[in-house]
Amino acid sequence: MSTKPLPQNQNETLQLERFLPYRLNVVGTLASRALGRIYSEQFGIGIPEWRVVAQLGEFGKLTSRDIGELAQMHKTKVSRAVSELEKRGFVSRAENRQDRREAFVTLTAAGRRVYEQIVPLALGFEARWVEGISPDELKLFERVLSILTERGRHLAGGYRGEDGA
Amino acid sequence: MSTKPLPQNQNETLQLERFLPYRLNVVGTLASRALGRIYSEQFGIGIPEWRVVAQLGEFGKLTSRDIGELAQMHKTKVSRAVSELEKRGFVSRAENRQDRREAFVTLTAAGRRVYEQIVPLALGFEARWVEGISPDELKLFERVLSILTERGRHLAGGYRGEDGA
DNA sequence: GAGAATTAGTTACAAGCGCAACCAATGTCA
DNA sequence: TGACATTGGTTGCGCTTGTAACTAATTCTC
Repeated sequence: MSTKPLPQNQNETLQLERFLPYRLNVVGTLASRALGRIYSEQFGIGIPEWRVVAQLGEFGKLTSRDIGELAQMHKTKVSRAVSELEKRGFVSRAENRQDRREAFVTLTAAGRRVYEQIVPLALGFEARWVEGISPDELKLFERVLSILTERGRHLAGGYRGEDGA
Repeated sequence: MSTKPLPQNQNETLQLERFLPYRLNVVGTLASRALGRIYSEQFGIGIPEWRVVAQLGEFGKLTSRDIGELAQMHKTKVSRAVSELEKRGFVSRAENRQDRREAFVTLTAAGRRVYEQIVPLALGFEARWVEGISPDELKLFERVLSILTERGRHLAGGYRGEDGA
């Protein structure tokens, strides 16, 4: 947007612990770590695999491309996660007859069982995490978070793929 | 307000794009990526190196242990970042005569020059990022962020490198 | 003072990551 | 139709990361 009169940060000092990008990165890493531990301990899967399962649980049938878009994952990460899940019998692929480049991925029965076990864990974790924060505050927080995410996507320029929770 | 009746997630479904850990991780990664690009393009250093420089610029003289604690970095990451910075002539180490296990790290003149160039860039980036968000909202956002970070540190439980416990 | 335990910091190693290159199928357009 | 561009997806490669093991110095305990 504006490239000229930058909002003039009052003083020219920087304290890392108050620097927003830093703080967001720290909290994001914490989230990812805590959840990752749960998933791997209880189900032997990692965050990328969880994200794939979550999207399939929510949407039912998706191509890898869709998964990447929805879950903000790089296509190579999706590819590897799907392969891993397939190896473990949690998803299966079916070639799309209309476009044989892509394949639909779906949860198997075992995969759905995992999904149904993870969801309450994940929701419980989230609930415990925000416990004590008032709904209003939380709502505002999430609104600002959306803005920052959108703006960040813009500032960071084009690419896909995160690491994460 | 409500501290006992857990926010009761209405239904037992989970939408990843509304799942807080996921969202925090995505935004944190975006931040990191965008900034990392700036640092690497303009100064040829990465995020870990930047964090070290930032702490030294702020505090002047620190051991690697301190840096790790302050900047939330694993000690191996600190070790490698400091080595890299030393190799490039941005920091120097001086053994502590009182305790010869540790060494004090400081910015060299060149390092300080880099620091003084980066700070305004970083602050400008941050300012552009939060542009348009009202100070009140931002303040609340940061307050909640602090709570989440603290809680996250707790939930994620024992991992970080240093002293802790 | 002699171990044993602890701490600062480095290094070997394996896992995870994104980029780039690639393959195969589809779309475009003359 | 036929050449070229685009798209879904996989794989090779180098880089970064955290875990664990290690060295060296210091502290603790008897």
